[in-house]
Amino acid sequence: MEKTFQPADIETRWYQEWEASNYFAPQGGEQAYSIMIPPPNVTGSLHMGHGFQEAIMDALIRYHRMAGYNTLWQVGTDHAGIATQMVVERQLEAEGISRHELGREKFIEKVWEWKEQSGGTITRQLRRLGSSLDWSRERFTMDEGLSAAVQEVFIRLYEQGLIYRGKRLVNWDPVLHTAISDLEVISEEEQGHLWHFNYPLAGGEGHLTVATTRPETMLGDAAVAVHPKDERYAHLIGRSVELPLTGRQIPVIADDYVDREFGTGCVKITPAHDFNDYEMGKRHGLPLINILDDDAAIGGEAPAHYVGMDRYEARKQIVADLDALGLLDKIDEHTLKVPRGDRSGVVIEPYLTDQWYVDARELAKPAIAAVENGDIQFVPKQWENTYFAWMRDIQDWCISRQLWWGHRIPAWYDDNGKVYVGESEAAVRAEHQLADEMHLQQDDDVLDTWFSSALWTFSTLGWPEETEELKTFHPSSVLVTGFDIIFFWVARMIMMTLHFRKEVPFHTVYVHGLVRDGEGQKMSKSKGNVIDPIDLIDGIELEELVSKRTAGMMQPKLAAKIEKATRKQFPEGIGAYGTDALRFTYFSLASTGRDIKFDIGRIEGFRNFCNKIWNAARYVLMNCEGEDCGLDAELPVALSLADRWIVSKLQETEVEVARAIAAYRLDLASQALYEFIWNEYCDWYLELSKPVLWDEHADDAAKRGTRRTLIRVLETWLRLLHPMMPFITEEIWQTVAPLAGKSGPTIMLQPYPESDTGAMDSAANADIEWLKGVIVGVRNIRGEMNIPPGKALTVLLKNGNEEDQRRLAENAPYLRKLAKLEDIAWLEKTEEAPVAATALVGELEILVPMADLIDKEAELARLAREIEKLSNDLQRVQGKLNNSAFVDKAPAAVVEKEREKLQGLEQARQKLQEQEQRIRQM
RNA sequence: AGGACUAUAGCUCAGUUGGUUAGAGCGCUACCUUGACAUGGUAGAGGUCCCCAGUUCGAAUCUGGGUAGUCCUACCA
Repeated sequence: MEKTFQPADIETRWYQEWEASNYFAPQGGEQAYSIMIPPPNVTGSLHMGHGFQEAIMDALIRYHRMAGYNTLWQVGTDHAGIATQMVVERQLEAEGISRHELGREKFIEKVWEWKEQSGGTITRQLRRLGSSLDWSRERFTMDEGLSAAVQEVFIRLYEQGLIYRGKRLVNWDPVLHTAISDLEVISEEEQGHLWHFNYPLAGGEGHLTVATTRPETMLGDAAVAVHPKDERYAHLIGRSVELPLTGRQIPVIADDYVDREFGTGCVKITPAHDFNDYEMGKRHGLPLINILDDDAAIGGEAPAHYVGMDRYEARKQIVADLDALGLLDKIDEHTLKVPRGDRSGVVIEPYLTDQWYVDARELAKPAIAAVENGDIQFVPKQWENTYFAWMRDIQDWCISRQLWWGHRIPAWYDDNGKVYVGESEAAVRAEHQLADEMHLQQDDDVLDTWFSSALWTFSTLGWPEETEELKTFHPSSVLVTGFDIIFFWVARMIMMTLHFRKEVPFHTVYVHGLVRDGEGQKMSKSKGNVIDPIDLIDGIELEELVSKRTAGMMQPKLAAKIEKATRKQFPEGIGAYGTDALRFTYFSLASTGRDIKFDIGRIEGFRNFCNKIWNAARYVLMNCEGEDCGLDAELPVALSLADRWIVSKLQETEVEVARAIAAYRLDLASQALYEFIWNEYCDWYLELSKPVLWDEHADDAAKRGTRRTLIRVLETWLRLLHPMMPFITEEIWQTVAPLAGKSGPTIMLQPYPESDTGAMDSAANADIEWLKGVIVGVRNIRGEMNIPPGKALTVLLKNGNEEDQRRLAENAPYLRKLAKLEDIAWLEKTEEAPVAATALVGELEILVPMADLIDKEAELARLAREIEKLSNDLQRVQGKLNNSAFVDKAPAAVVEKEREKLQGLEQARQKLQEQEQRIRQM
């Protein structure tokens, strides 16, 4: 074995082996366990957040696979309509071609080409992370099967009246030329202005002053509204104003939506270009006057003079024109929320268009009930509130997108605009008995990507066919996801699945935190703080990292800033830590928090942990390979105290890990493993094995027992650790397993260790704690007295009870070795104790005679520190016990515990004080 | 505006149903290349558990209020 752990070649070698051997496929088993991967964008790449999520799913999957479940981790990607179309459109633009020149069919071909070419990135990354996905069942939302499911769902919902088409205000992206859902609009505060305009009253006397943040919309005003109880304007209600620049007259109406305090208390109402105004327009029967075109330039019913102007150009012009007419009252600075498309970043326009909608309210009812009655549980439970809040106030879902890339809506129109929905034009004709010569035109639009991913849990398993897979693996066991898509995806999956399957899509939703950078900033390309998980695995040079982060940056200023920050944060680039270390880092961070700050220091620590594991195995193998490891059941085996103790500790760890995983606390599971492996197995057990293995006089049964324990315990915790660190455990297990009498082609299909309460041994635990106490006591004196570690000491024991005597008798060789002692002996009751440094283990006093090695002043100082500590504790405990309320009301056991504590502390202090006296007299 | 979450060592975080000497990793200090490992070992320093009140014999933990930060939802033209 190499002296240090070298992950690089081990990882790819094992992954290929596993995949080629089809170990990731379901292996049978009584109970099914399945997870559907949240499908990443097929043309995207994995970022740290994905890495985190995949690691969690893989740990759960590997754990359950080993635990004997029939396990499926369904893999696949989604087509990400807008994002993918944008990328391909941009590429074409670079060649000077627009998609319209190319035409729909050719364009879609281009997208498929791009998918073929770039789609491998994400699956390659998934493999590098060690994800044990069943690649044989890989799905894509645009596959034939999944497309059929989408069509089926659309048609059935339409027939059930749960999908309808309507002319509504939608969020219109004027650059992408498509409607987007509420969730795809990000509103943020921006600096703007509040313009005050005077609208003259019809009839010529006076005016009203309205305030607006969007002057250009005045061209589409249909009314001016005031509050019904606003005395300032009460007399104007029912009259009309002259709408400047348009030659139209519009009424003054009363509506209690109006806030009297804001602006002038008069609001211009533009029903075709504002969601609130639209509602008010409906209440008052106002006309919808559209004044924009698809590019958000002035168009529609706007005065010809302005038609064709960009909306912001028009804004300037209109303000200038109103000013020229003397109708501009004033302009105030104003902060307002500006809605922008999350993909394009441009300001979204409320815009009147024909769209398809899902009646979400109807579908939401059973979806709410499923969480209320516990059929679906969120972990942490907190998130159920978020889910309810949104679901109980859900809006109809606009599912049509004016894109080319996606599932085309299965609807046809005749020349009169009558709509027919069906699986094909032929089917529609047949069903409605339409004449052949009748012209039908398919709807141009495609469906929102989330419409297809809402079907993900069952469409991937073959629905609408009733497949074996559906029967076996649906509902899935758990959905692992971030809280940012509870609305986008989780809620919609629950609605669709309940509606079509009459069962939940998953029993549990495990909501994890979002990975952020070291400063707590969200990782994003434009901030230039993204880390590719692969770069943490393989490492990356600073220069490459800089160019990777600044590639494709449009703004040189931003690129320079990112470069500077990167050079500062990673002056040496990023080291190669390997997949296992990265995964373990993820697990250690997977607590219940919402933000996960990724600190590079953590991964380094876990890389070291990998190395520790590697070297522990190296030690075990060096001492066991070619030796008698107790495989022959005929030969006598003697187990030492240490052997019994480590086996007992192992059981405890198994319990802890199982409990933590059941509660989705992978941070606690990883910590339990880390502690056991490093602090118990390596720090103590390996050291305790040395006195036995290296003792030429030790008998064979003892050596056999120790070797057998060394190898068995190692083999067991390798399996215990495997779901978290798949590669290093497999690599080591291959060599270790035969020595432990185990065989099998891979660790990943071995049974997961289960604790055996019979192997728990509290007596061994207590003895080892005693042993540790004595050793630590001596080491403490050594450390604080600056006695060289190489110097062997003579130690005397005083005041021990029978238990102490037994323990010493049984464990003297351990003590000699681990505390580096020349000799250890009891001080007879009658014997005068030499002047010595002292440590206490219960009542037992450990004396390290000072002779010439110990500095008097240093020991006095050390004792003074110890005594002070004890005194502080004594004071606290005494205070408690002097409080009659405590003694009377606290449970007897608690009081008794405090009494014992007090006694122990007093005794200890007294002994140290005596010791102090003696040394002072030297 | 409403709601949620967070606040514990220099940093990143655990702390289960109130009873601990409040823990871990990283970092820091001192010593040590001893035959698994310097990606290591041994020892050590380091905390007003955000603040204020309350409940309780007892609060990091429960309740109320405040402060700071993060986020979500809705939105005033």
